[in-house]
Amino acid sequence: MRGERSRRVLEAVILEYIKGGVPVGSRAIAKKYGLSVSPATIRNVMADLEELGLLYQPHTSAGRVPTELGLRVYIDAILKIQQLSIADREQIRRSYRGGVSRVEGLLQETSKVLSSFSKQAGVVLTPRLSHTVFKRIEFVRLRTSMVMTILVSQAGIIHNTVFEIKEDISQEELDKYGRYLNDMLQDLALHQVKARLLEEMQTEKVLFDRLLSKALELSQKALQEDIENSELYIGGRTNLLDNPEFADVEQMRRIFNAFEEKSKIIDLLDKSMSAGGVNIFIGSESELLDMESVSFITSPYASGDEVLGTLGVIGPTRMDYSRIIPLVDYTAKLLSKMLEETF
Amino acid sequence: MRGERSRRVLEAVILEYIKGGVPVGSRAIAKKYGLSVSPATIRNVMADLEELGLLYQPHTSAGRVPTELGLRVYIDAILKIQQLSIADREQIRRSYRGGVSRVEGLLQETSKVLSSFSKQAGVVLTPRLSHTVFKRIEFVRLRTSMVMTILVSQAGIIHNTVFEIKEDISQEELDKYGRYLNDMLQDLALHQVKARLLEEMQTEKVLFDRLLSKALELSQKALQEDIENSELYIGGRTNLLDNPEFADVEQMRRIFNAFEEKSKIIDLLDKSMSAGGVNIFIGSESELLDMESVSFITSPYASGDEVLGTLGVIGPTRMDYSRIIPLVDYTAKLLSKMLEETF
DNA sequence: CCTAGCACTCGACAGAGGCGAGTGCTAAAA
DNA sequence: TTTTAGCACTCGCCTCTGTCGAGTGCTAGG
Repeated sequence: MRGERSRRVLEAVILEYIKGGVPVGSRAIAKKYGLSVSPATIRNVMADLEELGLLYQPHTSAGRVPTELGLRVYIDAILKIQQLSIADREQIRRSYRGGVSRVEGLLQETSKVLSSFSKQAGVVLTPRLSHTVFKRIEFVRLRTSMVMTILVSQAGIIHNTVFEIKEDISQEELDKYGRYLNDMLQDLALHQVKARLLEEMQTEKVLFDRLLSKALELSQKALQEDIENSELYIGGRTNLLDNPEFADVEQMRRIFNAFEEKSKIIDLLDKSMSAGGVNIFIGSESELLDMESVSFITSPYASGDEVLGTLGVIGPTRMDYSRIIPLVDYTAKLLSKMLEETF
Repeated sequence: MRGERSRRVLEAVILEYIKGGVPVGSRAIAKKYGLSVSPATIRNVMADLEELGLLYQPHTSAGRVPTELGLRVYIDAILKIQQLSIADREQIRRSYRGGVSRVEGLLQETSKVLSSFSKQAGVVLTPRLSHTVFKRIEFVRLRTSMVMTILVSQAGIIHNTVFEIKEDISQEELDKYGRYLNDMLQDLALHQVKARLLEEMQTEKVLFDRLLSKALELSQKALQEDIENSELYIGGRTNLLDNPEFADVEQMRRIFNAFEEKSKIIDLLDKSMSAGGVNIFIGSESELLDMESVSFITSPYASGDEVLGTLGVIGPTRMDYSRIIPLVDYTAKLLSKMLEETF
């Protein structure tokens, strides 16, 4: 990619391809973009770009299509990421009106916002419980020998587990356990809680106090459950059906399977959680999913200074990066702010 | 439908159509089904059935396809519903091994079981909170003026709401409210709780007791939230992609939109909740969705004697009713039993 | 180094023809 | 009266063919 012109041509091909979804030819570019050169010249440039692996020709007499590498170069070197327009921001904020009274609802709503503004699928990974800070634990006796544990984190995430215990325990006693544990575990990160419990169980004092040992045992049980797992909210799956490249049913099935399976997407989002800021995976870059032609744009969100989860947009490689990148960025920040203010 | 033979022919057409998905001709039936008559005779019978509106001919020289009415007659008058085989039951029960420690998980798992055994989409409507019996209420102070309410029903359903209050309240005080309300509301159905709260608020005693009035006010707030709403778990969406009749993308989009929207399906399931036993909606019978060629098979599930929700299978009208009806029936009963035993 | 011109390639589309499954009708057999 | 065999007919599906047009690469001239 020697010069300015090459860059202009690459950009033009990509923009045109994003708009239309079909291979773009030299004439279209010569006409629509202010490059005052003839199609033939464009063709030469295109041939160069193809040699560099940035463009690709589906068949001899078709126009050019950007390769993954081409898109990567475009995003890294050419695209100037703008801010979201004031109007857009306002409209996004307005989507949240009407109150969100539960974290789950807020996150789910966010996946919808992402999808409706991107016209693609929006995803939000819920916080892992283990990454949050302990707020409260509560035991409820459901029936003989059946106890429900409710765990609340500082960020307002709530998690419950039901299990059977050997001998029945009255609600009053359970309440006592709760009070004891709530004192002890206050303000600990959840992954520290486990260690703390074990530690505490070693104390001599506990060995002689049935109350304490029982309480510790119960909370252990509650914690070995899936506090490591995240949920995944997906909004706007059907938007993907509008993309012509998925007219092919096989592609569609692949991606919907991934939505159903979830674990692969969760892994991907999880991975990009630690890397701050907006992340972009183009096509096979995501590795996890054997899906060409699907891109991810993700960004972590946080509350205070603890990173909670990741959100993002899933769409065809051919999506409007210039709009969606700032969208994801802004939404992540907005969500972080809301979580911080409310919970 | 005069005689036994007509019935046999109708059955044969439907079975064959369910198997293959393509219009079935007279010869195929004469051969495969033990009707010892010639194709010509079958043709006459088929013509009669067509006149009755039970069969339908896509075009002049094609085989016959059952109409909705035909399927309805088949299901009501011809199909003998058998029990699920012991092996199948055993396998279904085995799907639940590995413990289910939350109602949500149990219901979600059930939607997967339904889908994987039917090779169609499985749905489970979660209990409406308002239909369940009060078990416990708990207030957690998240931060200044922010309170989370956790509501637990006897069936183990759990619901939380976060809201802002005018003046800050300490956790100790919130705990007091909780204890007071837990005593007062024990064993009331949730839809009665609201009434009871209002009633209580009229009491003179309350007017002079700030504690009580505050507690009542808070719980009011928690209850005006969406306790009327149900969630919907959908499993195995992608199974539907394997049905040849949905190769047409437009159909697919419709149904996936309904999955995304959910409310229409929820309404339908809600409606069939009160009608006990297995319900079947064939094609346009469901009215709610403008979807020809989609059938629902549903059954309510319960815990003890309170009906909690509905589960079912969604598939093409051309699905294997003889297998799926008992599947839905059995699954509903099994789920009911598990809910009853555990929660 | 750029551009005009030209021959060439290849997918998309439309029309023609053959195939085969399935029908309805009629007349003969049971 | 009911069933069956036979036959002509219909119609969707597939394949083949030819045309069209977009787009290319190459070459020669500005």
